[in-house]
Amino acid sequence: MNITTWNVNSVRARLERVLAWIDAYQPDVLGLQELKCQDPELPVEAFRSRGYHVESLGQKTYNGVALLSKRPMTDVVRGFPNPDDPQARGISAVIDGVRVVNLYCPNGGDLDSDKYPYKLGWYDRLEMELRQWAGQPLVVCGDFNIAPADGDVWDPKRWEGQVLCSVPERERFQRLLDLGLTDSWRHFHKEPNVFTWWDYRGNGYALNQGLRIDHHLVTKDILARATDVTVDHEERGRPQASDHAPVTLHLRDR
DNA sequence: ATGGCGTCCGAGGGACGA
Repeated sequence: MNITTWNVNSVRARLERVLAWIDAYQPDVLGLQELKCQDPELPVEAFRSRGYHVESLGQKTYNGVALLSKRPMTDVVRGFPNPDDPQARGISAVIDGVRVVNLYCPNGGDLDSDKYPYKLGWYDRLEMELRQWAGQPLVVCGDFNIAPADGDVWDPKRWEGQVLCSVPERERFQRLLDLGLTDSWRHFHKEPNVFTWWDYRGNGYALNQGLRIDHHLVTKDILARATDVTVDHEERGRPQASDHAPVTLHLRDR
């Protein structure tokens, strides 16, 4: 079972690219973030005709997440980790015995904005809510909006203390690992400077000025089934690309 | 560098992203 996470930065603006990528790579599970549309505007038929079940939590203009799965989804949770949050940032389902959580974690704005404490509080709630599933096969994937370490940042000095790299954010990320989860990409790859996001501005992709902020955190039983995690950085270089690349966790069947 | 680029909303520029 292959599980891909991809912040598409508007599913409607990106639909041609998303469908082409699905047709080429056939992920078993695809977690999408930043849909930027409400559920009725989601192009579900295009996904269903390709063999996917679709569960979504849409929102107008901002945020919005969806899970696409070739296998049936059960125990769907919409609105995670804060069920009352007006911002649509989390959806989860059980797929073939694996609890899959798909997240669009808050950006955090600037450190002195009210978006920053919102992000930290959101992570505190996430940690609390994930505890209920940490003892069973669990994959937490998505756009975390945190670069866990300096090796995940193209210019650590320039980014030091900035949002996505600040110490309180990295502490929140570590607390998720402390639940018994593993940063699966880092488990397989020790090299620095592999990124999943590159700024549209300043020719960021061509200069490989990026951050690794899209992750799969997994429990030990999932890690034992994992064979690799891959970043399709070429997708980022295609015309009308999202600023995030798709990232895929590859699992053996049980 | 309160910028660069891209998307949305809605009809002009502001909000937001990371």
